[in-house]
Amino acid sequence: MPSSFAGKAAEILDAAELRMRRGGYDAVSFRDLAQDVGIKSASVHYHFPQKSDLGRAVVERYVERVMTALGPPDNAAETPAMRLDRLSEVYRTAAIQPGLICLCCVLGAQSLELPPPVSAAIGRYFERLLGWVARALEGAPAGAPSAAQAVAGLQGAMILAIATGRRELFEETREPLLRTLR
Amino acid sequence: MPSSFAGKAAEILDAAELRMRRGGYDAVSFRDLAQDVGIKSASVHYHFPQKSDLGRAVVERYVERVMTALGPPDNAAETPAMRLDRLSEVYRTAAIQPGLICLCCVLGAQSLELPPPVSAAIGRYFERLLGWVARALEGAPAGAPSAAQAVAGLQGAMILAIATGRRELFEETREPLLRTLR
DNA sequence: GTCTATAATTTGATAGAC
DNA sequence: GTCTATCAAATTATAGAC
Repeated sequence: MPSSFAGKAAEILDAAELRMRRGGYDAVSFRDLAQDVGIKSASVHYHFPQKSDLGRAVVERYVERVMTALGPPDNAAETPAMRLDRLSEVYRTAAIQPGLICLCCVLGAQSLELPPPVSAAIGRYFERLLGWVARALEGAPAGAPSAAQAVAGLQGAMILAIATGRRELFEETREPLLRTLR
Repeated sequence: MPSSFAGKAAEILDAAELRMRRGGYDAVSFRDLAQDVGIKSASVHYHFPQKSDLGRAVVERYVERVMTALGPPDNAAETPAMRLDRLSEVYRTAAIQPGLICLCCVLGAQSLELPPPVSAAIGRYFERLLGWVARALEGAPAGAPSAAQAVAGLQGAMILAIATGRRELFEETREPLLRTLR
């Protein structure tokens, strides 16, 4: 297992992810996290010595969760439309919960000033996601979106929905994207 | 004039915008700004008493600049394709400069934890932008993207480009978006 | 408008006891 | 693993002199 956390460490990651997905990297402090999970801030440092260790762990765990939810991109029993539908579903559950956005959307936007270990993890996430979508779209009809187009559309849709407070905007973007595949 | 700043105030806004467009709202401190423009941090507070005043002013000035660059959405001498091209051009100049992303993309992503005056300004920006694009696309062919789709695609494309360090990804998203209009 | 001085709080991080 | 205690630095913000 590449990165499996349990017990308090996992609780800390949960709390950190929640806060980061609302306000970005700087919205997380050791003190807040400590209070969230019922220990002292020094104990949080025991699990994650540096903040960048924490940030990287949050991202990597998130990536694994998303990739697991996506499943294989080349299941012969599925059409490209079905695969892209699953992708948008993953993002919908991230965006539709009032007050939550995709972790890598927030962190990706501010990745220029993130500690290198964290921004590198974000970069790997997007490359992996683009790879999955590219495979998922193999054999798609002519008018189909590119992998970059599909990912960008969904990421941007989340920002729109969050920033305007209008969740319908996510649907308004997601739906036409899927329609081009049918 | 709704919001015109000159002299040191404008310099402060320049410096703040640059920093925010790299790392978000928390990447800006009064001290750094003071050093950027060659005064002391207390003097920055003279121009912008609270940080939220500064944040809001940065956003509102940015919005005016973008809307001016976009021009009228209903110039009869233009086709929808030409208008959307101008929109994407505005974003390209924001994304292509190495290490700069659209201000409202970064702030929009973290708007859930922004001071209300700032997040409200961000919300107004997107509503205004969506309005512009909706008008710009009036009379567009059947396969054309919706306003939300166009804006989301460009916002997401910037995140992809920044987070992966691969600027081509912006082009790979922008190009097919425009092609649907020809 | 800009300065010095300073306050109050928060933050990431460490040392060492239990 | 968790605690107490503590640190140095940074942050937003204010008071008052020039």
